[in-house]
Amino acid sequence: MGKPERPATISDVASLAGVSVGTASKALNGRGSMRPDTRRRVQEAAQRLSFHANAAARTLNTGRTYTVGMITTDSIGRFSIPVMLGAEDSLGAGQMSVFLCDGRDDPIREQYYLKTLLSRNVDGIIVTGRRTQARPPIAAALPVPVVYAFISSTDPEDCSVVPDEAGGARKAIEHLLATGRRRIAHITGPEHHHSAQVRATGAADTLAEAGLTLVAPPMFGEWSELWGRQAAGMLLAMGHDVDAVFCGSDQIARGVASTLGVAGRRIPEDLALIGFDNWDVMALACQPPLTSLDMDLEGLGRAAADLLLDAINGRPSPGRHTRPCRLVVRESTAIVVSQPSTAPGPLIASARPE
Amino acid sequence: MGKPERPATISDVASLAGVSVGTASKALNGRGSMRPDTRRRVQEAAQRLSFHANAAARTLNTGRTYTVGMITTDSIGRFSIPVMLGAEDSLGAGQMSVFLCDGRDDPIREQYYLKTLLSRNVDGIIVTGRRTQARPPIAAALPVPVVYAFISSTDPEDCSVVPDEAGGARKAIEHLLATGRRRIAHITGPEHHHSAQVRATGAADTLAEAGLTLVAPPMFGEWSELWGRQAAGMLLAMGHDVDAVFCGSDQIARGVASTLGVAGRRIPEDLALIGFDNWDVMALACQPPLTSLDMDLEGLGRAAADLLLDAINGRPSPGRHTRPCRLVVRESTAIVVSQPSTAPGPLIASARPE
DNA sequence: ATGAAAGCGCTAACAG
DNA sequence: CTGTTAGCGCTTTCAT
Repeated sequence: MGKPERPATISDVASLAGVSVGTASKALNGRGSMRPDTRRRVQEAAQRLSFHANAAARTLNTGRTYTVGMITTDSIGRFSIPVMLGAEDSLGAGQMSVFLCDGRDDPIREQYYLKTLLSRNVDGIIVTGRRTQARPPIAAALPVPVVYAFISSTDPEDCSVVPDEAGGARKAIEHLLATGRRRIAHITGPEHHHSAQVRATGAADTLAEAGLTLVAPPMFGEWSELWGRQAAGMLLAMGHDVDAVFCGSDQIARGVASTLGVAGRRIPEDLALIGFDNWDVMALACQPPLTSLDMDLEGLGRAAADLLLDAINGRPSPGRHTRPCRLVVRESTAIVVSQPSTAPGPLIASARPE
Repeated sequence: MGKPERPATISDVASLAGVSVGTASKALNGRGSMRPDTRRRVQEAAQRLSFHANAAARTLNTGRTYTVGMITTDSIGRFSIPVMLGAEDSLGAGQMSVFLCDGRDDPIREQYYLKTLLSRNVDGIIVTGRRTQARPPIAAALPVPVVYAFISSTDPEDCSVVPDEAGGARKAIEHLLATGRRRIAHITGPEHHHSAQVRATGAADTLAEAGLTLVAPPMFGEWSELWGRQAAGMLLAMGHDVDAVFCGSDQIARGVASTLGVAGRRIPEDLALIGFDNWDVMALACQPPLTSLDMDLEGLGRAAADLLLDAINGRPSPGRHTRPCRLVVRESTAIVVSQPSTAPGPLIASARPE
């Protein structure tokens, strides 16, 4: 437990270099002009003493802390985590440290965190959450910029960065159409869930533009494999002549795949299957591996962080910023090149990542 | 963007209350003695101005920041996240804010974060990671206390909090034995992986104490469903008369379940199946729902945070602290009460959580 | 019981 | 080009 000695201060550096603290400060911050030799001497002294400016002291007179707060609306979930990591990465590169605040769906807790962050003089705040549903602004007016990531603010003037889920659904349908499917079903999450709505609407609109409709109304349920299994069973029971199922999530798609497998329907030969979220552990373990839409959450987090940095530096970008989803093609929607039946395995026309 | 006016300082409060800043400070921090009326007046004034002490200023002369850093060794993963959330929760309750630092398996990056945290004068540091394997200390000597959570330090004097994985494996085997299984196989992750080793050893030791052995040597592979499927296929092919499979992870167990299902082996009637990690999304979606071992990662994070707070307050607890795993029983190891064959569904003797 | 004053470590004016 | 000086907002002696 050998506690190292008290950290060096700037005046230690100054005296070691034989200059005044003012000079030392300028030397270290590259400000003002001075004899190159002097600057070098100061820097060497700092090096020797492994001097690191005391952040509190610096903050006290610049007002800047080089910290930002990251608050989750609801708990931290599978979606918010990549967003946060992306943001942390981008901010870290910009020399900023990130305070982690888990709101846990509790508005009181959220406001407490907000107060804490403000008294710590964060330079900015990122608000995120595990759902894309818009939420009321975290506060009416704040002395620092705020960016909403993944989740958005109900105030259209607030800066939000969100995935284009409707566009993702569009890509899913276009991909199915392009690979020759026409009789498409949609199985998704709860009807009141924003993502379920947006994705279903996107799918329906895209089909309509092609002069088609879903073979049945969207099947709303839960975001679970169990629901996927049940819904697939219902779909089979309804006797529709389906050649593709677009699912609102990878978990649902896995459930669908397992029911279809048990029922003897082959994927992708008999039916194409496509999920949403590109959750690797689900999409890759699915049999066969699942085509899905990736919202690029980490990129989204990075983008949010970059917008926040810009705002902190006086270049705000108010409004809603949308980012495209990316189609990741795997076997479940592959175009089967040849034989109808017991080929040694489907011949695949498209590849998988990673 | 109506920036609110400059935040109130303690001298605003003091003058509104008609006292000096010194008095105001003492009043607000409950220090020294003073007329109750005076204290009340100051507090009201602070309230009115919604005064929040400037953290930087306070830090500058107390030296304490009421912040801690949380560094991940490797990237942030499925295991480190609950640990971090638990820690954040406990620290937040203790008025401490948490800096999030994602080391991403890069020692340079890790040391950079360490430097940053120290120059921010954090009161303490939590080191975590996604594997339980011990790692070298993050630094030889540090001016603040460090607690390792989930991961541990190779220096036995360092304070680490880790799950008792061997004990978890023991519980798994004891549960299987208690429910009448005797011919047990073990399928797990990579041989060089610490968790795989410890769990396999724990299982073997427990069996040995009962005068039994595994039906075959532990099958080491990957932490994936695919491996679970393959290994189960191999196990069937070997023709062993197995009545239970203990898997090193829930993912592996799911893979095993699916191969067994395809092969017509019923779970739990013909074979009991048990996983590890109690990853809800896997364990619950498994058919049937999977008995598993829960490492209580959030509790572990909380415990680590509490130990860190104690250390910060001068009561360190050096050494390795172990926390038990909890057996979560679901259908995959249920005792089948009755009929051998096509019952309407297994009658279950034990329950599931949540 | 209260007020005055001296810093905490640093930056940024301003002099020289 | 360099040194001196005045704070940033707060806590903490030390007088009164």
